[in-house]
Amino acid sequence: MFWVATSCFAERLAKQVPLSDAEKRALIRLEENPRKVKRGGMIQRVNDTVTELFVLREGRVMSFVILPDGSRQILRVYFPGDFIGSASTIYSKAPESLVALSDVIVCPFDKHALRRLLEESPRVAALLFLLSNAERVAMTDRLAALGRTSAKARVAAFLLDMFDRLRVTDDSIVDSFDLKLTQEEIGDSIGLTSVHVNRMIRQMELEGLISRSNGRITLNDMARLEEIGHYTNRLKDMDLDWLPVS
Amino acid sequence: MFWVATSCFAERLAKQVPLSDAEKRALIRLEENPRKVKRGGMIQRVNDTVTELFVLREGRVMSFVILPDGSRQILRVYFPGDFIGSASTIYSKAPESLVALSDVIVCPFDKHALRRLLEESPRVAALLFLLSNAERVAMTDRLAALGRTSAKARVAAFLLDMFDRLRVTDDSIVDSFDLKLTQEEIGDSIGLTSVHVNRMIRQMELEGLISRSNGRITLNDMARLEEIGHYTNRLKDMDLDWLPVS
DNA sequence: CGAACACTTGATAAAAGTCAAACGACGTGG
DNA sequence: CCACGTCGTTTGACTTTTATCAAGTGTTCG
Repeated sequence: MFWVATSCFAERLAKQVPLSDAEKRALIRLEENPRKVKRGGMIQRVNDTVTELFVLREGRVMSFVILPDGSRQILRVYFPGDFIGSASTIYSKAPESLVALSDVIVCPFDKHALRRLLEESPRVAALLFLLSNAERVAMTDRLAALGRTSAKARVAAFLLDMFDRLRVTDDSIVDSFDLKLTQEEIGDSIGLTSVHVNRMIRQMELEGLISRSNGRITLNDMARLEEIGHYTNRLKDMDLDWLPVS
Repeated sequence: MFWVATSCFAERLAKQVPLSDAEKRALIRLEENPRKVKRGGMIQRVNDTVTELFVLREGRVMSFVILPDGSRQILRVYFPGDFIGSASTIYSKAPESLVALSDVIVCPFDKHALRRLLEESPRVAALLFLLSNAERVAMTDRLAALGRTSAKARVAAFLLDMFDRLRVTDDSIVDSFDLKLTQEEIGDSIGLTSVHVNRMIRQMELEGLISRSNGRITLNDMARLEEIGHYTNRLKDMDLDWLPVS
């Protein structure tokens, strides 16, 4: 059977900046070994020796750490097209765990394959560098949220962030989406208890800011949610024009 | 007068991985235009159009954001040899402000200079990519601290982090260092008020964990501080052996 | 059908914030 | 050279926010 090779990651990058065929081929090679992981399955365990990175092709993955007292901090929720586990480029022991939030397809590749990619395609190297800077900015937004905003603001910002990120790869999303996270997981993402997350969500529902039906969230008043959450969508107005031309 | 060109940044990188002369020369070019900024001076203002990045050669710089209610979140404190403002590689408007915490020397360079560097020296590009992943991991540590640890733990982790990072470039440091931050600035870094930071510091001083004399902090019991702060030094055990050889 | 799991709500406790006042160091201008 | 103002630190009293504990309500899935 004939099968057209695709790269989830290349598609994602191509939304930001045009890619040459050679670059696309290089990116496709990163996704040569798709692997299915069941919901709840561990993709990477903290402190394990790792030499692999991943492209997430389908489903959702979270990265997190567990502190000595047993509490969990979710560091990031990943969506299709995301580049995961780049910490293994500098650390031979994983600083964080990766678990599938749904049934997923991940494409692992060795960091030596990444090395080859960086050598062969400087422009892709630059893109990866930029992408990791974008991740850094997303992280600083969350840092500011955890350090300086109220529980309600964090929930609002969290919902908007999920929404905007999902919309990058799913054009069908208008004002509602499946969260596919428990309230406990939301809490572990934004530094709250599940109980308090619930109170905030209920309150926002009563105020008509959002509505819910079996796990699906509808954002009824985005302007106000953005105000409450001090949210700015970083996915708009990225500027990659200065990149080397291919 | 003859002057030997140096690169603070190259020196820093060379501690991780050997650099070729060509690579060193390329890095030196980034620092061709040193600029002095007085303590308190603004290097970059949030939302301003930016096309420059910086290498910090001397002194200390902080990046931060101000939220609509006026509260400030300090995102990162930078030390000599650090690479600053990389967000401008993707955003034409600065997502964060940069202010000198002491009299500093920064070396601005245009992102087009960075582009040339990436094109000419794939190995340096790879190094930058790795470095930004290291920053990302540092950020996740702080995220976990803000989200899931107590005020005391955050202060302990903050002090240890400063200590370990300063020691990278200053071999003379044994167990004490100049913080050069007000308690308000510490609070704005770790999501606490200055009042509460003070209480935690006073408490740790009474317990003999740390001592102070005119702005200089001495860490008396690092093992216990690490335990309290759930701290791991990420600067040890980085592994860059897999990088392309030059 | 029932066990497990997520959600919801109430009562109470703990952690950190706010407000206010006082102290000390430091630098500047009269 | 000293007086004064500014800034950072320290401490106390009180408030607010969020966590904790506990119990009850669906819902789903074997």
